[in-house]
Amino acid sequence: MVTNGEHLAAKFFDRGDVFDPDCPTRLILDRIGDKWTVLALLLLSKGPLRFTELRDGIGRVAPKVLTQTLRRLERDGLISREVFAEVPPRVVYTLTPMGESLITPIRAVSDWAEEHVPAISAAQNSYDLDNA
Amino acid sequence: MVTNGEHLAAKFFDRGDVFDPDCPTRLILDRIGDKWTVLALLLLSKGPLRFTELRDGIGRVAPKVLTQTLRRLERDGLISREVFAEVPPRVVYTLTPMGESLITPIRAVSDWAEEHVPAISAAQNSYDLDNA
DNA sequence: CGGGATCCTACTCGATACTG
DNA sequence: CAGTATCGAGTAGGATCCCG
Repeated sequence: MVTNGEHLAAKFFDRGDVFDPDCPTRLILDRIGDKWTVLALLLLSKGPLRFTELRDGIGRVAPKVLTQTLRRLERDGLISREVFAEVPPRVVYTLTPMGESLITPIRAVSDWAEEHVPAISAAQNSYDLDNA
Repeated sequence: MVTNGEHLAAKFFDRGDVFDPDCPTRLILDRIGDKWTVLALLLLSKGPLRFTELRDGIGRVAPKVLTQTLRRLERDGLISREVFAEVPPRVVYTLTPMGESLITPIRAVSDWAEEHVPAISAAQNSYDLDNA
């Protein structure tokens, strides 16, 4: 990953630096920026869900996109995917312990967002009026 | 962890409408998902900064993109933009009270991210090996 | 110094059809 | 049911140049 620079040691043994352009922390922030990732995690915070249950809970999502989202989360170790060899097939997604530990921070953000929707809308209207 | 998937969506709707496809909360989550928004906010949490200071602090970011980010934040009422009629010109960006109230939640997320970078990298490597 | 204007690439997301 | 395959569109982000 990091190939040069004096901060190499710090990067390796410290927690990392969000402001370093090469810091992998950016990758996590990018995940959260995904359109459905946060929603999927919040849905799963209440318990394991099947593919269709996630799709219905999220709303309008192309199956391809939902699969991409879930695969990424699985690769990151945030959720686990369990396949049951039945007919019809059944696949259950579950938060891993690490995934569960993410719930509190992202819920804090989404709670903030819901709380401040009116204030932000007002600010936007005001801004648009001043720049009409 | 209790599993009761039937009325999952209903429970979530009780505490908000994040899962409503048309909910404006999505807009805030999308903003946070922007590539530089969180970084800019965290930088500004230490005090007012000029355009160039933000650019240098963030790293490699095209001025056009940084301007877009800052304009959006200003429109949302999260930061304020103050222009000084001097030569050379000076523009200072400052967090508004509402912007400051966002710092705690997003710092919680970024702290989580920095903490779990090693675990996530390990999970990714393991996943990639199993699917080689 | 702090952008605005312009052009371009990449990637995400979406819709639809099909399958083990 | 739980995806995969394919095609296509919209847009955030990037590179570069220029101006008050």
